[in-house]
Amino acid sequence: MQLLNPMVRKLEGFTRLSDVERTFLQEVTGLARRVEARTTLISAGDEPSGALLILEGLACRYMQRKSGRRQILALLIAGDTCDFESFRRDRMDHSIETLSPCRIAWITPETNGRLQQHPNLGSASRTSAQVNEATLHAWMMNVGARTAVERLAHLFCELYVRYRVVGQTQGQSYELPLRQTDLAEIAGLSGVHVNRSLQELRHKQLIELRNRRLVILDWSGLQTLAEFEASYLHVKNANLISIDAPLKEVKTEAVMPGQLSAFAEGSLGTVQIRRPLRH
Amino acid sequence: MQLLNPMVRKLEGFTRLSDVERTFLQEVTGLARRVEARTTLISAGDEPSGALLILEGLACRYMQRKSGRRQILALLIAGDTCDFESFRRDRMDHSIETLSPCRIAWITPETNGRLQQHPNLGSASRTSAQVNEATLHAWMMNVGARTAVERLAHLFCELYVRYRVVGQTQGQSYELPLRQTDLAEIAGLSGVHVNRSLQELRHKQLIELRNRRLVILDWSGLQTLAEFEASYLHVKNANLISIDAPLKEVKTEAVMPGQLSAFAEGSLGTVQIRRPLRH
DNA sequence: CGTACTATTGATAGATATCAACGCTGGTGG
DNA sequence: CCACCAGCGTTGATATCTATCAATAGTACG
Repeated sequence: MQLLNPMVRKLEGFTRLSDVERTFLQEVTGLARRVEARTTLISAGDEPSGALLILEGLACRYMQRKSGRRQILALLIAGDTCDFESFRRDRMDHSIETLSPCRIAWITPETNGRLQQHPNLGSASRTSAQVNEATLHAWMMNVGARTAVERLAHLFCELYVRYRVVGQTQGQSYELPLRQTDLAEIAGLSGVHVNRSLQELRHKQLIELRNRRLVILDWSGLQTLAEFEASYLHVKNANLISIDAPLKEVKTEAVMPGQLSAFAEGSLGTVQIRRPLRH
Repeated sequence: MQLLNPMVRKLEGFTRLSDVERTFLQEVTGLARRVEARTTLISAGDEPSGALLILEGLACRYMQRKSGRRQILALLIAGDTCDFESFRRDRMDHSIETLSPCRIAWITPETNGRLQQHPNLGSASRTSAQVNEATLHAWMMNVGARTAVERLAHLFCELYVRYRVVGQTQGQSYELPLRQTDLAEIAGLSGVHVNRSLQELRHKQLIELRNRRLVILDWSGLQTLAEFEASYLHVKNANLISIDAPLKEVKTEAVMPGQLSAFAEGSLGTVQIRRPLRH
């Protein structure tokens, strides 16, 4: 079997799931298909007939102007779903596209109906929708009220937490298969300016970014610069603590790709459930 | 009795309602209270214990940085609700404040539960949530991918359609109780720049704006400039047609405050239901 | 008639976009 | 194995947009 379904990890970050529910999610996962990078999954104007679940890779929602300029509205990472709640929407107002090679499960309305009947799954998926909205708020704040450097810093913080939840961080680093152009479309900037802003972040010893891998050199510095507050991501305290702790201890020490911190989640290829702690 | 409940008008823009449902909404409205401008209704960090419904006036959701700089995330006009779906959110990530004097109904979780049981009301309120999300997308597009002038133009188009749905337009004008500073916080701009951008819109003969009243002089010009597509607001075709038609006929002719177009909805103080047309 | 906002204006600084060139890297085919 | 190519990253020069600061003008209201 493959890596534990990231959706299980994500939803368990919101609520405790029963074995039945966990199994149900695993089943849904079975019907996955591979899609290459830069593939349009859903176009604006389509009538969405179901939902999709990202199992691996990175995708995005975006809108585009007539000029071709596009704005990325959200990033979808492993464990993220979209359009669970939007079967009633007659036309998509935005499009969805893969940014890296992905593995994706299509979820039919019926499957979704069954999912909603499992009490914890229903609850968790609604929480997930809340988090999506809060994330949009954070992005709006980013684009509307932060400088270029701050926007990137905030994005990197957010992604670190999100990847961590689904076990896709290695120490203080994670794989980030985005071009600078993509970052520009996320942050509402030009590609050139993203390049220069990245240099500033590197110069400040906050991050490293090369070969599609982002290393956070100074988590608290990055957080402070971005005024990042993880609470909107709804990660439970137990998990948040495990995020902060190791980072404070090895604050300025770079962690190489593949190296695992003492608190590391299961490495790729290992099946390991992080049991949510309840007080 | 007062003006027909704007929420009835709004939801009837999404779905046909039964008499029982309409009456139910009217009842909910009964418990309204007046709030003066610039009053905080909910602060970031609160545990929201219910929802609120705007019956009159203008309010907003916003987030604020430590520096004090704030970003308005959404405008709430008559008929808009907030937090219907978010009882499970443990902490508000943003705040809500009135921008003008308002009349507001507080809706308890129980009332909301009863509301959701009416089939059309439940459906319509979910559609409403969809529209909120789509509106956030449009705003994100605004702030991330449009120039200052375009942002304002798009905002004015959106508000025209939204106000029209709840019968708060007079001809091609509507009351807009926002300061230029507020517009700045919506558009992610400085107040001074908003001032200059407004002048440009006026100079282009697209709008008039004085004494808190916005007049659209050239609807199609404004729409074109902003690349505004009303579809995300989910207003039914029947209603959209009635919006476009009169505007094309009197395209460049200013309509004075108080003057009603031939297609005008009920004026203030009159109870009038616009029956949704079904084909 | 002050007073307190709010809008407007001009001057200037800062942030970001655009354009064009160059460099690096990884793949591919001869 | 090397030369070429394509895509991306980087750099410098310049233009444009937007913010900031400070002063003035309206406007509403007591």
